[in-house]
Amino acid sequence: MPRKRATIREVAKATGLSPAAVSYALRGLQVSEETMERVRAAAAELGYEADPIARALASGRTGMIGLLCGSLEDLWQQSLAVGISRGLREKDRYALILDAVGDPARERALAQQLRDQRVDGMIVQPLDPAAPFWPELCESVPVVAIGDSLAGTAAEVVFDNRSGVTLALEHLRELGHRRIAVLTPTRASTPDRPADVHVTAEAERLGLDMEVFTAAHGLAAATEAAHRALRPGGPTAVFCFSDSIAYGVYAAARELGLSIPGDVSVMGYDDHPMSGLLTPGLTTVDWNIDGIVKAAVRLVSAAADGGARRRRVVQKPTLEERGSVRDLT
Amino acid sequence: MPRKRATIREVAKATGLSPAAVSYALRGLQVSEETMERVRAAAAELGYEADPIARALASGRTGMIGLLCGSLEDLWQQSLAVGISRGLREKDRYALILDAVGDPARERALAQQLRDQRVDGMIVQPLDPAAPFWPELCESVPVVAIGDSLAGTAAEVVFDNRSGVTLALEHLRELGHRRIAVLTPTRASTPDRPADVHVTAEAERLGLDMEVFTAAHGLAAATEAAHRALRPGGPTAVFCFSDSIAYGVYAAARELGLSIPGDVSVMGYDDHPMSGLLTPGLTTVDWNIDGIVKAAVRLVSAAADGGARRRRVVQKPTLEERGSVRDLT
DNA sequence: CGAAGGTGGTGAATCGCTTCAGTGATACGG
DNA sequence: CCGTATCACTGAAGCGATTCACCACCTTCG
Repeated sequence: MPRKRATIREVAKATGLSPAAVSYALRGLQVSEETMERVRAAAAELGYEADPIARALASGRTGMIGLLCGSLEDLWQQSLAVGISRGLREKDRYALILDAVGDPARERALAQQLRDQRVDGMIVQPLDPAAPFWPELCESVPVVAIGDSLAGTAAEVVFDNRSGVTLALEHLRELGHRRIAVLTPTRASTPDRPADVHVTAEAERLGLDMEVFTAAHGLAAATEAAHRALRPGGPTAVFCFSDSIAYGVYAAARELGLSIPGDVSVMGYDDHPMSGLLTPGLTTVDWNIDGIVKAAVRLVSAAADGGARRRRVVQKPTLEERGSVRDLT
Repeated sequence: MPRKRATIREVAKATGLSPAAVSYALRGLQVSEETMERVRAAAAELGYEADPIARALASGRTGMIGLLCGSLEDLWQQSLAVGISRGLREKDRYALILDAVGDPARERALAQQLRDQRVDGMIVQPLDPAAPFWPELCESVPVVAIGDSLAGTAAEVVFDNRSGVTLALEHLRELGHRRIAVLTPTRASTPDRPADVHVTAEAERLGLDMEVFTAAHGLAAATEAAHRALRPGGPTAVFCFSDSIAYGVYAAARELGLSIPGDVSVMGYDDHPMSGLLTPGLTTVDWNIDGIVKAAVRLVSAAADGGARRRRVVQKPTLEERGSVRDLT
């Protein structure tokens, strides 16, 4: 028979103690070794499991961390979510994963819903890091931002996009590419996103002829954007701001009968496991997902436990050369 | 200034009503149009948001649905999780996603933790459908099983594996393959899993010479299993019980310098978006993930709302032919 | 020997909402 | 015109923990 859920009061009755004593005992506080043993035994006997809901109401902490992703269509973000979810479980927390589906408006709504859900903290991969609601949100709940700095006092795991872009563009340039297309996800219409700033700055510095295309959320949209970029007489190389977008370029190239890297070179950004399995393997910028996961989990746990709320970890990229970039020299 | 969280009592005070009336009004119950309007206005004015924790404690319903995945390393299961999470959000529920990481023991622990977390229902992709804890669990919370039937009274979205296997093996046979390897994920050591039963039965019926290999959790393990299967003089075709395992075969083939489908044919099972992007595209059995997501969300919502707990939806497969199977005839 | 201090507990309030049993009205059928 | 529904709303009792303010008792020390 499914053992009925026991309350703390029943355990108290069984041991002859007060509920308060039991509560303390179960958390190893304030009581003698002996009673702790007795309480534990009784709890086990009765099949007692603390009710997280009641606990949350009384203590004000739910044990949940919100994870707000920009677009879970993106495989790399999926990996990130899986990793973070696991990492949090190891800290005895649960992840509440939400997906903004590439839409800044929804990002705003979901962030608020997450807060209303009383998460102890949240990890965010912001679509629109400059949106005006962030500061207020960061005020009311500990936030860790991944990827971009937030307009608000949040902890951060930022990517050194400057280095990443430099790594990618210098590689392309060294192999003789001069006319390149950049495919970036549509974000909020802030024209001054760091990544874009860096890419234009670097392109200028390196004397590259560059055109920027934006790709909406999802593989189909990336493929469509790639079609726009790959018109005849177009660039010799495409630099994509995520591996998932690069997959769209592979798809488009296949549809157009173009060979990679024969007709067009492709460069990614992220390094997802699938990138190594494509033909040719996708040359990409590796952001060390494990490091990001660990940092984010560490920062958010610390902040949720009342620790430092303003920390900053900078992630360095490395180049993962595979074969999707042709040597034109 | 970050508006302080208002309680229902404050709204009551502001409107001159009782907390109970406010509670009813906010849920559109039992009150006159006019007071509802007044309450809504006051609530908006005060920035009131219901506290889900208190609500859960009082009502016994958390609005959360647990999602227990067998192995989130599997890309198809990732897609499934993303889809279900979105689907549930549309029904104003949250998904609590957990990953058994391919380990039946952990599956058991997580299932229990999920129940203790007071989810209103759970969706499970069981690693070990015959495990003895399921019946009890199904008793204490509505469960929807995806993929396999459970040892317990759960609702189900089952795959017609018989048809799936037939589709795959007949295709291989028609193209002249006789010696095939089967790569299946390690599950609980029940030797009589439907899929395996079907595959041996079908192989026998079709006169195929078959050898079964098991692949543990993750791409690396799949690659390793593929190495075992692809020894010289081995099979002409490999049938993988998930696309993610097939990716391992692609990886192994590359390492061994074998061409697909020149030296060995590969057949998948799931149909993940990436399968179309590989070279050659992976021929696979498509299970219509959208249909599964919709069915699972529908079933679990219904069950969580107190509706029918025993429903059964059978999913039919289709063959997605792409080019990873060579015609030997 | 009495005050101070540390253990190991108790009782009651509290968290914010839901829900059940009423309670005055007003409407209605006979 | 009375009895009975129906409607709109109130009061109070939970839900199952946590936590704060005490308290009794035993040491310990000046």
